[in-house]
Amino acid sequence: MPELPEVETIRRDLAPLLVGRSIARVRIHPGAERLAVTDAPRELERALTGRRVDALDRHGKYLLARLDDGRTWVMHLRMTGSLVHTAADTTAARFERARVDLDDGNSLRLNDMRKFATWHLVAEAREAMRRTGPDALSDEFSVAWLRAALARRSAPVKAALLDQKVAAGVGNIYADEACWIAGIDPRTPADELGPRRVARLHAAIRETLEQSLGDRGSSFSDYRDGLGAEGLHHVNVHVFRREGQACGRCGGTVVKTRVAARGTHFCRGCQRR
DNA sequence: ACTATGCCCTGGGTGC
DNA sequence: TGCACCCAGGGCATAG
Repeated sequence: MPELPEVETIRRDLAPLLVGRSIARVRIHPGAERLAVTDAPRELERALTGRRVDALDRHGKYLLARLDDGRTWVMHLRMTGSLVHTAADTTAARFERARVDLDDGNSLRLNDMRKFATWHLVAEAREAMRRTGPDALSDEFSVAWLRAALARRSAPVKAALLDQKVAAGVGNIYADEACWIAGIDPRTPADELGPRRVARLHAAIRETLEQSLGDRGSSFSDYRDGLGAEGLHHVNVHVFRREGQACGRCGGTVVKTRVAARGTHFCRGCQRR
């Protein structure tokens, strides 16, 4: 599942290949109509055709392509989406849902087994991000911000971390990893964490995201970078999908439970309430 | 404003 | 081998 490090890796891969290029043709394939969440698929295809990409940005898990008509093409890969740059004559992958042919003989393929990915156009990127808080790697995501956000929640701290209003870009993998690094039981009510533990959690969020970014993301299942390659970070995680294995810090057992209706992994030995 | 639940979607895994 | 289930979960809508 592409979270912040994965989406940022894709952005860095694709930016030099997309910026300055114009879109020659767009095809949303039959059966994938729900990719276009606001406009009808044919309208979105038409609106993108002929546009030049002026910049490729990211906020949380959203990719934001700034177009030469001033609008922003907002893309979210959700669970199983990937966005891969290939030659135009490359055979479609099994789960290709859409393709964008560029003016240089290359194309961008959206592969998405489960069809949760979304594309839409907005006049202002800000309007599409209004339900989303500060990006977890930005300066706006400060210790003070996190402390204030957690202080008004009684839900488990993991549920708070998954809320994109709190920390945009953090998903299930890095929420578990951040709790482990900080030594916090993910089930702990958010408002019970003291200032020192919140500060540790904030540092842990930054640490796990940056480590994964350095490894070009985690490929537990479908994630691929902008060129179709897997990330490397899934072999370096501490708890995510390591249930039954020994904790690398205390030797305790990593267990799996459910928190906020999500599979949640933590060490029974060294993560405290 | 927060919290909990169901929905979307489909391949892969499990149990019989 | 076949087949019916169950699971994975990001973001949104909805109800409380």
